[in-house]
Amino acid sequence: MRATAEFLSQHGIRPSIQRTTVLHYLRGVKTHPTVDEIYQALLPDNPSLSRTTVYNTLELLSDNGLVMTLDFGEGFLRYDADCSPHCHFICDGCRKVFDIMDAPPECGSMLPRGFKLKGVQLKLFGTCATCNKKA
Amino acid sequence: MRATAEFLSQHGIRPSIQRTTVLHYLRGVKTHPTVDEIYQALLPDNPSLSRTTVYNTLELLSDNGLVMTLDFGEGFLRYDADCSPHCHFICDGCRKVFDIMDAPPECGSMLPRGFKLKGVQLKLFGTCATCNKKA
DNA sequence: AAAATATTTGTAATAATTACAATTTTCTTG
DNA sequence: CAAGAAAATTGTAATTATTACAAATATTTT
Repeated sequence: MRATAEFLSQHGIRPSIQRTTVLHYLRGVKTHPTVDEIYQALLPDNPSLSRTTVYNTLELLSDNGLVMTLDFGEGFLRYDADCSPHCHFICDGCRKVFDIMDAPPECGSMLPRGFKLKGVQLKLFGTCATCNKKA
Repeated sequence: MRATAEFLSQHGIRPSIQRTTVLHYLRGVKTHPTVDEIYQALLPDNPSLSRTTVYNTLELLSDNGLVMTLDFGEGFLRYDADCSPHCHFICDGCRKVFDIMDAPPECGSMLPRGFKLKGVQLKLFGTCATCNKKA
């Protein structure tokens, strides 16, 4: 918590309890939770926490590049505290999201003249080992 | 239209007027239209067309691999009749989607043992030449 | 032609997200 | 330290793409 608060300060974000709590939770979890999962997980120890604050905080963190927003077309967003360049695999069966630590490819050369590249997202779709065994 | 109807038949989909119209429109357009854009474009010549039919048709075509569903996290989906392996670039500024005809990379080797890869999506984010000139 | 099946239509429901105003907390400054 | 200003949080209401569903229409089969 202390480390997370300092991290926020270093990035020019006032480390309120709510912001620190949200980011600390996200950093400590290997899944890629949804807004609601984050909210539900924190609620017991933070009964006054508002869902809107979770939304606001995640937007703020995302805008400042401290958090990655992941969209797998599920109808809701997921969040990842690991902002290093890496890819994601989502399983058709169990819907779990796995980190693939390879960096996404360099794509600058694909672009037409005059285009400027800001980000690359490589998403892999398929079935994970566990789900493959079941079938 | 005739060609599109036959194409549907060949893929085991009954070529109703609505389905043929939707796919024919999508094939003739270089943009990557949203459901609503498709619906609005077809409405004048098909006044009885229902938005639900457009949704149903696009889902059917997508499930059968005749159409690609694109999600850029805009809050709505876009569709692409070109199912060949290629990538997409979306401009931060004008929100236009550009086809990048390079094939997405082979990613099988990235996956842990036992995982099965079904699809790869490479999305590029940035600003297009026109928007860069304005700034 | 009648019955069975498939498709389309329109309305109502769903659910994630956003807008916004009021309250509370934190910071600034006299 | 106290008062005022600024920022953050909260809760409710609105928004909006999508889905569910039942009734109506069209198509195919017998």
